[in-house]
Amino acid sequence: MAKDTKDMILATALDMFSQNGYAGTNIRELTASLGMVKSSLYKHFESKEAIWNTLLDEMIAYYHARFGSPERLPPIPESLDELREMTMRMVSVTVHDEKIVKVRKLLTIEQFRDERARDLATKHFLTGLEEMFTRIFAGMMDKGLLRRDDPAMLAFAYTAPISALIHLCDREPEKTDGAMAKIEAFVRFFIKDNTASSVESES
Amino acid sequence: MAKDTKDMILATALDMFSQNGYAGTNIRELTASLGMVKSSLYKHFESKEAIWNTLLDEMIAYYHARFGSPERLPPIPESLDELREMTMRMVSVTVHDEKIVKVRKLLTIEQFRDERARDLATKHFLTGLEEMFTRIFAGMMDKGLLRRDDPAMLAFAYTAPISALIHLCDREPEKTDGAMAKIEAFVRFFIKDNTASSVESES
DNA sequence: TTGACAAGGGACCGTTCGTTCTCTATAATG
DNA sequence: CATTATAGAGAACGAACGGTCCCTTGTCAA
Repeated sequence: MAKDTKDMILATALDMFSQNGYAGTNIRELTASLGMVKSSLYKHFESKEAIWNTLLDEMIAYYHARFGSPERLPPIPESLDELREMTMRMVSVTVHDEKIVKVRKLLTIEQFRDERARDLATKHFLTGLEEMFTRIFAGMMDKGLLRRDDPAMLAFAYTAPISALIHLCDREPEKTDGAMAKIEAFVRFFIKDNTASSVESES
Repeated sequence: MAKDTKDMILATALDMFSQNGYAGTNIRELTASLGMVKSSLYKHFESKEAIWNTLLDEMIAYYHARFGSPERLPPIPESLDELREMTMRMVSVTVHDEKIVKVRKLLTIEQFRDERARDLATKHFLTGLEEMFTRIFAGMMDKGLLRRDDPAMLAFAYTAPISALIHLCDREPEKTDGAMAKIEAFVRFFIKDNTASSVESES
């Protein structure tokens, strides 16, 4: 019982914080949308800030559980088609999963105000994807699927444009289909220029 | 006199809004940091929201004056070195100019709450740079400086990673030097793979 | 010198904020 | 059955919010 209510409060808080920010959200609205009265909330959290901190704790814990350990990495693709399919699958999940979208929006909004949000934002938006694809690309180079080059730079050049379009989807959801198509086009463009067979200009 | 005060109010509002957001900023603090009392502010603006709208108007007007017309475009570089130098100059300005940084942070924070901020954010962070470099790259292809390819896709692949690092500078200013170095490395990486001389895999 | 007006100061207004208090209903525990 | 802990309801709190009112000051034109 208590756990359910607490989780529902957190879910609603994530919803409202990600739309209007921490300062722009008030306890009355939050509890009202759960059908309770504001005083009841304080049976579960000692303050508004405690809700925020718990939410951040969960987001950080989730991130580390999901992306923190190397063994949680997806398998190295066996072909360039597989790389494209895996990429599109990952993007589709991250763009369509409501909770993940809200987490990104929340980090975007609060990154300048809260240090922990700031750090998590950099991981979410930049270094996390980069490190992941650095390992993937290094593995694909070993297999001869990609031309030899700095895998970290290649991963950065690959993930940053995709990340930019994911942000576009968060900002303008009606453009999601167009953005997904553009991501796929970009992936094909990227693969075309980095296949191992097109190695001619190497020293 | 009146104009000065109004401008100072707007400057302070930009400063506070970009740090704590619209909802997280209050009139008392804003006016106090200008050494005036809050009631005086209402001689210049009729409400807090009017300040916000004026700020947005100015940002939109500035953007269109600066990037809206094609003739305001920088000249097409005559060499790849020139492209790199021009890029680094542009990035350096955009990252070190305090006002521009604040505008970006403000758009980042408020993009989900205000439709006009949302639209301007997409232009600032994505389509603006993309269109600009589409024209530049098309011109460079005509001059034989870049290998023939879809200039829009190339521009997207070029500007999105740079934009991602600019956002990193906004979020973690202490990483600015590292980010600038990474941008330069990326530009060199990008140029290396897209020079006209390395055209071998074309059909 | 006077009148008009823009601009700032200070007290104050009603509202909303996060939070606390007290009370009741419920359900599990001995 | 009595007891105790839990969760919600409802009223109320002080503080902070955006905004208004009225008064004073400085400036410029007639």
